[in-house]
Amino acid sequence: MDRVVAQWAAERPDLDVSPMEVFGRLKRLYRLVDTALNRTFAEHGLDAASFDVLATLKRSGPPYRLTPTGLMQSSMVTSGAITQRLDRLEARGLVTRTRSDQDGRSREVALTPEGHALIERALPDHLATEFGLLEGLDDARTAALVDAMRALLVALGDSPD
Amino acid sequence: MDRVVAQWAAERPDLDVSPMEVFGRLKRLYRLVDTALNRTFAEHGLDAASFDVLATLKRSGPPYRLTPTGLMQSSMVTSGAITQRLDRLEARGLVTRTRSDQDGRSREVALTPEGHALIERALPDHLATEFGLLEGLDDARTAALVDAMRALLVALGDSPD
DNA sequence: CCAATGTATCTCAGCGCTAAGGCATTCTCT
DNA sequence: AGAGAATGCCTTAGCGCTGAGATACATTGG
Repeated sequence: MDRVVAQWAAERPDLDVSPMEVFGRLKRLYRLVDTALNRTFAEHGLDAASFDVLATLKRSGPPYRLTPTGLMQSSMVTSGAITQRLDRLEARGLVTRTRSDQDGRSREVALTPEGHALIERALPDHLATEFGLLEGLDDARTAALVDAMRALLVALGDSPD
Repeated sequence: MDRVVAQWAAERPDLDVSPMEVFGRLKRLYRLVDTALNRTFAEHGLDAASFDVLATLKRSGPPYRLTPTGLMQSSMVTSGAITQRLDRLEARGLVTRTRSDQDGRSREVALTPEGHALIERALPDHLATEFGLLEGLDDARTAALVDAMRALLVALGDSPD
């Protein structure tokens, strides 16, 4: 990315491209991390989308049930994407979908024992991968990274999950 | 994300989920930023993929020519993705593809005058959008964010572009 | 000089997502 | 109570990307 900024300075010295220092790195980092995490997911027969749903249900605590809308907000994807994720997970017997008693429009998505077992197996490996990715970053920089990202998320209005 | 960590602390107090402080925010930030940037691209009849190619050619400087392999490395996508991006851009008359004189396997991708004009129009708007996204982040945190991301990218072996 | 290997690009099936729209159910307001 | 708006989820066409493999050309070693 330093090279990219230098290239712009040569080609368009009139423009201030300093924001690219942030967003270029954000994109590269996201892609590298995404690739690394997907490898671990694949070892468990999962991908990021499926892991995301199972982990969200798991961390919601007993009785491990959420609505598709709740999952949608947590995942930042469209409702259609959630429908399809749930189709796949339901077909594999990892979650169930039942009609809500309180609201006939709503559904309740629940972890099956198989889904529970799978996320319990995958989660420690996933965390190990994440720790591994952070290995080269000292504690001060890690804390600064979290602090800055939190501030930026708040500034962008990411307060509601 | 603070809530996510709190949920894990309640459900699995034995696990250290602190890396999620980093990677959860990275993902949310990436998604928010991606959505915002795409809006600006769309105003110019572009998307992130097309803008990426045009901008990479532009900042490479005269004669604004690169090989598909060069574009591939810069964009972190597969060769198939580059082929398809170039198909689309070529069909719109924004780039040309010619056989390389030095190497018959290779192609030279060049900006057309139309491609040049389009990226010149879109770039200032894109930068304005990026500046807008950073508005709520003070300079110290912005610098810390860049510093930490650079360090992490280096640690993950992102030195070659 | 040729065979084997390596490199650059393209092809294509499959995948997950978005955007737009549809259906059923619930809420709101008179 | 009933009409209209809002909500929750699903459907589907289309899109861009990946991964595996094909093709064409270049390089290397004997």
